[in-house]
Amino acid sequence: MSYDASKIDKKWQKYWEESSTFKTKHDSEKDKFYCLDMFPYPSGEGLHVGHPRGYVATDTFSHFQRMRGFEVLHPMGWDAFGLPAENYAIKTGIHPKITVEKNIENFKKQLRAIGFSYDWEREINTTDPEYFKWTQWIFIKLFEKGLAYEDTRPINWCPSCKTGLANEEVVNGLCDRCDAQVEKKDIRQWVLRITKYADRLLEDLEELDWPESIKEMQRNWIGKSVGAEINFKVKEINYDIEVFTTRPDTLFGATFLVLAPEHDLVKKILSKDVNIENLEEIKNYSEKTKKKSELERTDLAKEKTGVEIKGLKAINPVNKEEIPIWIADYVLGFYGKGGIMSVPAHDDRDYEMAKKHNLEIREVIKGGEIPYIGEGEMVNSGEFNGMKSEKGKEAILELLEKEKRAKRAVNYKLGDWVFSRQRYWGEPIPLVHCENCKIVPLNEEDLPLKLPETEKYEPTGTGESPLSKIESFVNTKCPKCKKDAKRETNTMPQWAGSCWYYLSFIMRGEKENMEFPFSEYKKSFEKWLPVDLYVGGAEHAVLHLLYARFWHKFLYDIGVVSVKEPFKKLKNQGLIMGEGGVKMSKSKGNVISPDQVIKEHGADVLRLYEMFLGGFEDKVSWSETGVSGMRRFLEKVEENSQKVKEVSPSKNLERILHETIEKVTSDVKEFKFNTAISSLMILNNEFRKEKEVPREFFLVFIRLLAPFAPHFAEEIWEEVGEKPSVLKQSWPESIKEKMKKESFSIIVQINGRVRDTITVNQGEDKEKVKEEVLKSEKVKKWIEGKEIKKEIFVPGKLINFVI
RNA sequence: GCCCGGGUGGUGGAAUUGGUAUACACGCACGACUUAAAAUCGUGUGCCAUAAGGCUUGAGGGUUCGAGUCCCUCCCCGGGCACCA
Repeated sequence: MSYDASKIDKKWQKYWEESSTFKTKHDSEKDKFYCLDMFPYPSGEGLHVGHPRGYVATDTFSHFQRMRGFEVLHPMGWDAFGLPAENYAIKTGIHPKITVEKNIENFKKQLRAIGFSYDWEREINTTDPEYFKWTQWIFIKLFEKGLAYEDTRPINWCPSCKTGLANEEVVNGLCDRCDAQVEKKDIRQWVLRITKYADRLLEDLEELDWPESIKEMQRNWIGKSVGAEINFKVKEINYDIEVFTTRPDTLFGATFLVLAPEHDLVKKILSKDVNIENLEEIKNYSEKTKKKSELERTDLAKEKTGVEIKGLKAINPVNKEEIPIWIADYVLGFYGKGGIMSVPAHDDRDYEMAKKHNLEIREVIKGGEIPYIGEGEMVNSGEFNGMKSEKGKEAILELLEKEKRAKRAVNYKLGDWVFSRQRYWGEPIPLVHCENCKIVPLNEEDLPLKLPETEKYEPTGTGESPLSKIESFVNTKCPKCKKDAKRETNTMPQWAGSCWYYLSFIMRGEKENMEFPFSEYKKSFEKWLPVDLYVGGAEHAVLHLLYARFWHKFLYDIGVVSVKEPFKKLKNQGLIMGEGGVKMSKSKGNVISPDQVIKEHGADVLRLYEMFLGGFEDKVSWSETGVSGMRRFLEKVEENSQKVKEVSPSKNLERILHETIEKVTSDVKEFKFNTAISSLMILNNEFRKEKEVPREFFLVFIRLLAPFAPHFAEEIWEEVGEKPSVLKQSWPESIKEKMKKESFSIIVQINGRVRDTITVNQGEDKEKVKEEVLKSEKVKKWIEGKEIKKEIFVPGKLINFVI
């Protein structure tokens, strides 16, 4: 028996569209459930089977939640700013807008073919001016609140993309997009003060139902360390060196200071007349460091280099010892105070440094082999000897604070977010530079500020955006004083549009065009936020997922939204690899497109197989023969549908039915789609054994199957004489009573090894079971002539004799 | 180096609180149908052994009547972080 999948797919997709089956009722009375996919960048290549994995999961879950009585918001949109369309424009002269439109059309066609239950009426596109007027509006608010500022400083520059990058976009010193070696360059930039939110971004992670690994990555990225800044006087000149440390308790072991080569003191001695014996040497080392790339400098394997500043000594504030001052490139200029107190006995790096340059290593914490990093009892620390190091931290700090030689301090690895790009295809930053009024944001009524039309998209490479070459765009009037002024020409990064898009889907339910102001949407936000379930790839851990949380917290602060976090529960889908576990790639020619699978087997086989492949968060490999197994499953269901009759079911079948309801329900809740499907298969196999399938049971089965194979389920539902849509039916409920077995197989163990199984009735007590068991020939054979020392009886499960 | 995941048949993968390891699916073998093949259906399928039985969840040890599951030591694979003081 076979069925025409493509006919069924089309029929039901048309039906759903025409009867608006999945339109979200904005002001529904039901409890809401917001189920969101990370929206895609519509690339020219289209989808491969890896993309829809997350989408299938959220779609299955959305159906499940609808059937359980929730009003589900399940939207889709396009994150369409970005370099590929722009690079394509540079090559071909075709405007990115055109390319993006074409790609979206293709993506949408592919997604529709899978039959997702998106409410397409709420579709958004980040490059649509009606959308990005809001991105610009939020930027203006950030600017007004002092959270967006202009800055010129050395930032990461990708020479290939010809634009500045955020720290988050640099991976091992390479550009996250194109893998080019990133350089440092001084460019005027717009920077967002994400560091102001560092503590809240860190603390609020606790309340999120996210994978622990993603939370950990964000914690590491924020990199909070609590400690103190300690002040060392320089003996020869009037200068204080401040260092940041998390271990004030080791201060007596600080046998030298190390400064980054770009430290202020180094600049000072190079420019001023201070009596330094080895000025040339210091100058050379400093120069050499500048030439090193970040990658070279942070290479852990390399030896510790450095130069002593001969002629200067620092004074340790706690014991007044005079200690040498070094410069070395293992100390980073941009972190903490750009200098450290070196405690070689209790820090690996300082230990290496001391070994290499014959510096004093003095144990001050007892506890293990030098270098010993842990806590312990303080020694060689004057009045603090014998104190536990945890207590010593406090004690030393208190002493120094009194003398004004130290203050408590917190440091973060997280830096402010470099937010401007020197490229064409992004949201223009809505600011104007005016000679009188300095920097002035556009008025709300002047938004959106659209991108100017041009033929030339090439980045200039000079640190200026291509927009700066377009005079009609650059020259404008100041919104405040109306005099001639110039527009800001940098654009926003890729990540801007995705920082708030989950709000736009709610807004679209309120107003088609998302008109200003935000206050119009407050009630809707209150109803629909937060996103209850958010699904996407793990690669956005410290990019989109961090940036969006930052913007959301800002919007919370200015009263737009009333929940602290945007995404309550997060799930990451695992990668889908090609046959044999190799990565799918064009060059290997092993890319499988969902279109192929749909053409051959239909959308539901694709959906089922993607969910059956393995654990949702695990990396899995595609297999062609595996796909055909799913096809067989559906064909067998179709066969069973032919046997549906009004007959009274057996107790056994009833039990299995209710077990299946129970299993599928709990599995879907836990995102264990693979085992949910396998239990559906088991029930279907039970139906196959029956001459006639009880109609009532079969209908329950189809309802359970519907979220996984919606087209097919609708068709069978109709075929057995029910009215569509099965997806509008309620979710079946299991009844505990019906899951009880009348008789049990009891495992009989001798010394913990299984020797026999016997069948007993429900609720039999130990003595009765034992009596039964001892009748068994197999058991007799093992027990004969032995003494039973102990009996363990687990009701309904097993009996174990120890002999 | 540090922090998370993992390691189960030929393959993808299942196993509530410790209680029949290998569900479900793929593959394979044999049989039926067929002139034949494909498809389909049926049977079998962890390993060793003719059998009785023995062995088996990366390796070794421990706790327990009983361990894939708990504890200790180690190996391997995947991911993340990594001079952040």
